[in-house]
Amino acid sequence: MTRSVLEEQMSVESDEQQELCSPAERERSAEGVTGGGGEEEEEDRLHHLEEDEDDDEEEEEEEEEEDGENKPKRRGPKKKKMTKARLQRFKIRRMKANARERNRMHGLNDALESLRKVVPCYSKTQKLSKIETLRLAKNYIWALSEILRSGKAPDLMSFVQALCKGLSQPTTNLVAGCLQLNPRTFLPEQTPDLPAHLPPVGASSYPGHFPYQSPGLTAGLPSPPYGTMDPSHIFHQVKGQPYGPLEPFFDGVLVSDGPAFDPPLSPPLSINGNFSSSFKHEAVAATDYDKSFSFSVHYGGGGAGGHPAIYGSGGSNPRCGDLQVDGLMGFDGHSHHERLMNAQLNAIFHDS
DNA sequence: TAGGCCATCTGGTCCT
DNA sequence: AGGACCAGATGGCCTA
Repeated sequence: MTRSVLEEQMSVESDEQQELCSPAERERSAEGVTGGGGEEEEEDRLHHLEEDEDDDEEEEEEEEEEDGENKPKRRGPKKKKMTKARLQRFKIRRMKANARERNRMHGLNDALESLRKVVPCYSKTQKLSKIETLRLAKNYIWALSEILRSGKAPDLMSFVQALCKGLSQPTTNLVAGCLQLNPRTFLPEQTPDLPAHLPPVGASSYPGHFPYQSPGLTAGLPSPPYGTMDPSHIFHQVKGQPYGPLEPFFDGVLVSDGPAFDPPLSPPLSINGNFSSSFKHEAVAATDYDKSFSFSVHYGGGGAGGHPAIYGSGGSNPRCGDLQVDGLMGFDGHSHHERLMNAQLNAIFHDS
């Protein structure tokens, strides 16, 4: 049987498969719901095919004998003829393989979804793409590693810069929205006329208040009512580290003058109580903005997803100071190891 | 309408 | 032989 014929037959199966992949079905799959009607149907069909399979064994033998005389012999491994039975076995194998592949990809997506939740700027409505999630996670791990390594609190700009390295403009804006920054202040390469870390035109110089400029200026996102913020309250001030000239914390080569921590080769961390405890003093809840972007710089515990929104969500508009972040445990799935690491991080930020 | 993102199918390769 | 993993192809959906 030629490949084209086979493809034609397989396309029937593909069409059936596509029917199983209605948007609703996909939505359920995306939410991790398995065993839906579609998969049951598929299993039924598999059983039917397996039952029919045995009936064709004899027929298969006959068909194999028939040809081979008219056509010139081919070299190489003998390609077995696609008999009815073989075709059915092939179909079954393919369907099983497809089902496995689907499950595998669902598992992969589930893992990616959990990664989204432990990475800054988790939003149910505005999901980061897969590639951006991985990039942000990589940056996040790296940034946290540097914090552990140096034992110093970074300045916000540098932290956000580190987070946004290599991210697309929309994602950068997303992170900016989460951290209530104007992306232009940490995207020096996009404002070549301005030195790095200098606030954009119209913004008061750092430190001090600087008005939030809508990310929409750069990527068309809606303007959240962020108002103004005082960056000096974003992080606890580190002893002996007065604000003023922005000290780039993540400059690539870092001087480690803090407590000696082993370079962490650890899983992503939630830094409960350090950044969040700092943010909670001054972070302004985004109310209307949350209708479309229920962001959460989600360190701390509780909440449906285990991630309380520092900036609130669904219009509840809690000020971060209302959250008892420090006393809360991290994410549901966090290991004892991670809690220890969190404690270490807390110690850094609270002792410094 | 083009481009980005995604889910799925598919065939190949490697491993058990 | 069968499963896991991978990458290419394809088509659908969404948005600028």
